[in-house]
Amino acid sequence: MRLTTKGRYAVTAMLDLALHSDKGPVSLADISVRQGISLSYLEQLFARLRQFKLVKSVRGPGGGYQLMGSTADISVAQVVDAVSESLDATRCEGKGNCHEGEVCLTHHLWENLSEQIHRFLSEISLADLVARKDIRAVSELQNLRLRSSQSHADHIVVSEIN
Amino acid sequence: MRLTTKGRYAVTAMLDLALHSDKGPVSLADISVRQGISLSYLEQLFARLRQFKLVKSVRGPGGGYQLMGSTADISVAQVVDAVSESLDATRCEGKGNCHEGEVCLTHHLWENLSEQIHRFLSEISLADLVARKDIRAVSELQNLRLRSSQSHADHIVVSEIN
DNA sequence: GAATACCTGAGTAAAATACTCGGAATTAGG
DNA sequence: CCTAATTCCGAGTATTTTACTCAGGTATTC
Repeated sequence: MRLTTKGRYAVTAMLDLALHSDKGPVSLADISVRQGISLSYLEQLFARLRQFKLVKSVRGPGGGYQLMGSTADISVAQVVDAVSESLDATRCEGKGNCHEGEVCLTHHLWENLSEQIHRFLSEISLADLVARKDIRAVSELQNLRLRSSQSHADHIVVSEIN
Repeated sequence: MRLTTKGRYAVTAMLDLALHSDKGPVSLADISVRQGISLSYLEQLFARLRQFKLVKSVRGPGGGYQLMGSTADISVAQVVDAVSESLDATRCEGKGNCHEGEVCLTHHLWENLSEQIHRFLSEISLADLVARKDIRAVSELQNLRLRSSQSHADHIVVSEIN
């Protein structure tokens, strides 16, 4: 299991999705604005998330993405795994021939460690995250900003954030 | 906390060091042969490990590296931290201004997660790893290979790698 | 049929990874 | 003192990953 910024981007996006899942599909454009992640990058991430059946898509106007299943059923580990290109985790593709045909010293070790970290992240669901106060608070601010930037687009000039 | 292959290289090297610490300093050249990691790369890793006071060096012939303190006092977390360029962990350098002056959605979340994974890896010492049967077994094989490649080097001109 | 979205693939700049190379400083052993 | 073994140091470099841009295509709603 690899833990990099890419996984965090994915978790952030999925969390945003979870926070706005009440009013139908959420477009990547919205997530892009709220979370400051480029649209194309989101498209790449969601391609993986869709392949892993963590989200489903609705095309056309008013479309976007929805979570497959409830927030309680999707774990941080699943999200990270989906985008993390998985299995050079131990560099020997499970065959144990990492070092000139032999198992490298830390092969079992890292397998073991990965497994435990994985288990840890498996026990944290999107529902757990959504329930957190700190996250709800930040989310509220972000909703304000999205709405104001949208009304911008509709002509009425607003600048309520300064 | 970032978990990549770089950290695994460092842990592997430190574990090798721990396994051979009984007979004086261990040279990077030996570790390089046993673990299949390039010498120069090891030098870079050990520069960090030395800065973090996890190892001390002995120069000159017969020199090498030794662990600072006992294997029980050095944790996997310390080793990973030493080489992991630490703190863009949350991308906002602790200030919480990751996203246009605001705290990003997963800021606290990731801080929290990092902390817990860190705690987990802190509780695994090199002594724990050295005690593992699987690791001792692999280590024995590696010792054999090093010895045979050394006796080769004394004299008989070698081309066994083709 | 036009606008809104997803979808796809190719390309790309910047960073991180995993090295190479060349040399300097230190020190043990002859 | 000389030589070899070693750590140290800095620069350079190839490959991969990350994070993104661009240019279109496809499905769907209004």
